[in-house]
Amino acid sequence: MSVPPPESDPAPRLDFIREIVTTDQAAGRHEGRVATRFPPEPNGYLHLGHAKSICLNFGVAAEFSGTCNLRFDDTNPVTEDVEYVRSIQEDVAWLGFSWDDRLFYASDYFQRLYDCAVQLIQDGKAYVDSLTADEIREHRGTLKEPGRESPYRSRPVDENLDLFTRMRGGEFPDGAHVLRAKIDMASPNITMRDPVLYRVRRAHHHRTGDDWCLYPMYDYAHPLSDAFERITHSLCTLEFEEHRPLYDWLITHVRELPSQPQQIEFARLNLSYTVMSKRKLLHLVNEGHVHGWDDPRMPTLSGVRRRGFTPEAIRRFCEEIGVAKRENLIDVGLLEFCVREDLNTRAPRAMAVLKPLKLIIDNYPEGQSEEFTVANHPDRPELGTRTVPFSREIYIEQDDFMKEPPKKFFRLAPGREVRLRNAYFVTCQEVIKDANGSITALRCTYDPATKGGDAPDGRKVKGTLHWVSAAHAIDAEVRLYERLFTDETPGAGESDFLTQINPGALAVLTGCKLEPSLAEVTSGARYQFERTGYFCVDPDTEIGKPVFNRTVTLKDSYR
RNA sequence: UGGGGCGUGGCCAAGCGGUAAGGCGCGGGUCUUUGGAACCCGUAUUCGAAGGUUCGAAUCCUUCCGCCCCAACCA
Repeated sequence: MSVPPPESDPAPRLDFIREIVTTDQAAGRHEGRVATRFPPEPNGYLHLGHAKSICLNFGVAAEFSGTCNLRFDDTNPVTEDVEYVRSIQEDVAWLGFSWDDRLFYASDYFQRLYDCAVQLIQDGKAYVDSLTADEIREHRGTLKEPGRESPYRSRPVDENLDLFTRMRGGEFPDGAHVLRAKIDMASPNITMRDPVLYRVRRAHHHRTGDDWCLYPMYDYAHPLSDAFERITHSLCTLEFEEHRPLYDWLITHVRELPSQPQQIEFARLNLSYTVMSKRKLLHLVNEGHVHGWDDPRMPTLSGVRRRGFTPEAIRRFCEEIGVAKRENLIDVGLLEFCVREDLNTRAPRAMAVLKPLKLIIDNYPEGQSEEFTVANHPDRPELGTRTVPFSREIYIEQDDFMKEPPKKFFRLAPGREVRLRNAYFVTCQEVIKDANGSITALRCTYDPATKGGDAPDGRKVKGTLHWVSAAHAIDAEVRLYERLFTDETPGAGESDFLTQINPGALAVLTGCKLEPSLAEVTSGARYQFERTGYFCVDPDTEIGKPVFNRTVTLKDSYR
């Protein structure tokens, strides 16, 4: 096959995976096809780390007009569950990727995999070992010393066949025998020291029920499943790098495979202040440290979805972080940037006061009110307008007032004039305190000439506050999800990672005041509360009293 | 080194012998009815280190240093 002529456009910059795929395609390998797969084990919910893999696998396929399969690597029934296969499909679809009709399960191939194993036995390339797990480990040697061959290694083919058949037939208890590949017990690569291919496991499988008591290992099932599905490029994470020789060994020693897939490794995603280990996330769920896999503090896709992250933002994030082989620790700030950037273009703006402070406008007639028509988005008129009522008593944010303002604090202070967004200029005349000396309200005056927010005489104010009419405001609850973990190193404290949990990670603010337009909100809708951040209506919200989850904060330079 | 992988600014990441892309962050500025957004500038004489080859090296060679992974009948 000849190499096609150079493209008219200069070749784009390619990351190493794209370069491999491009080279393969140019060389006509795999008939020019590109087929990838995303192969999660259904033993937990998908998290942001999976998002990287999903975007990569589906992304490479799309880029090269290929296909990407969704395959459940369900070879270990004891850890797997249908709840997980359900949630995984939901999350992949939510992220925006489609596997069309290419939904597969490793368990679909159990019979076929079994037949391949029989063939390996017949070819003298696999044998039944009757050592115990401890003995096998002991025979495997150490990192620096070679292993020793099992006494059962030279078992005759017929005996292996007979034993393997009976293993399948359920004649032996768990652990009595395993099937091993006959490779090299002295290999410096421990994976190649006669890896276990099959183990007897009397466990109920979520799909095959009790049909099998013999289950294949990942190392065996994965390359063959790839080959069965005619995968061309099998993208996986770095820790499988030393498994590649075994992958290739199986691909070449199992006969009549429909394709010769190639395994390519990349570095997994590490996020600062974020624990991504499924084992640990499961622990958080099981021990009740969070309310479930979709708790908004969780780095799971269902968690960040509930928190208000968009699939577009996550995909953008996966683009930004790139794909390489070096160990990395991505700053969560980059993720938040992607979320902010996406939400900024689409989130309607609304005024809300999280920690209310009453402001009384003395020269505004008692009992009077008026309505302002304001834009839902500063740059996108197509998002429409809404009406916001204004009256004599309003709420502003406690943080928007300081009795003794430091330099560079431009919001309200005694004697200072600021703008109430879309309404009037007001000037603070008096601070009202209770017996304890804490501020309970502010008395102000407004300038009727500044209606709409502009002064006819051209005078400027440095601060613009958001506000809510006290008489019209609706009450809401806002949940502020802070950093769940306190250590920025994701793997830190294997045993004591629970000590890294920030006990104050969830703050619930009640008595928040919202403008009336937010009385009826759609579950999952996202808003930008001006000057505060982006918020998402929690799915369990009740109409009339919405519950918002904070998505990300705005970049606010004044602290 | 038993073996495998990786080292480019605070965090990612291009680069593949011709004289350090880009993004985040950070600093400064313009504009502004969100201190938001938008827009504009700035931010590695140097690519883990030291030698060497070359007119020329992040890119090639040698040595050294550092980090990650592997001894589940997990994936």
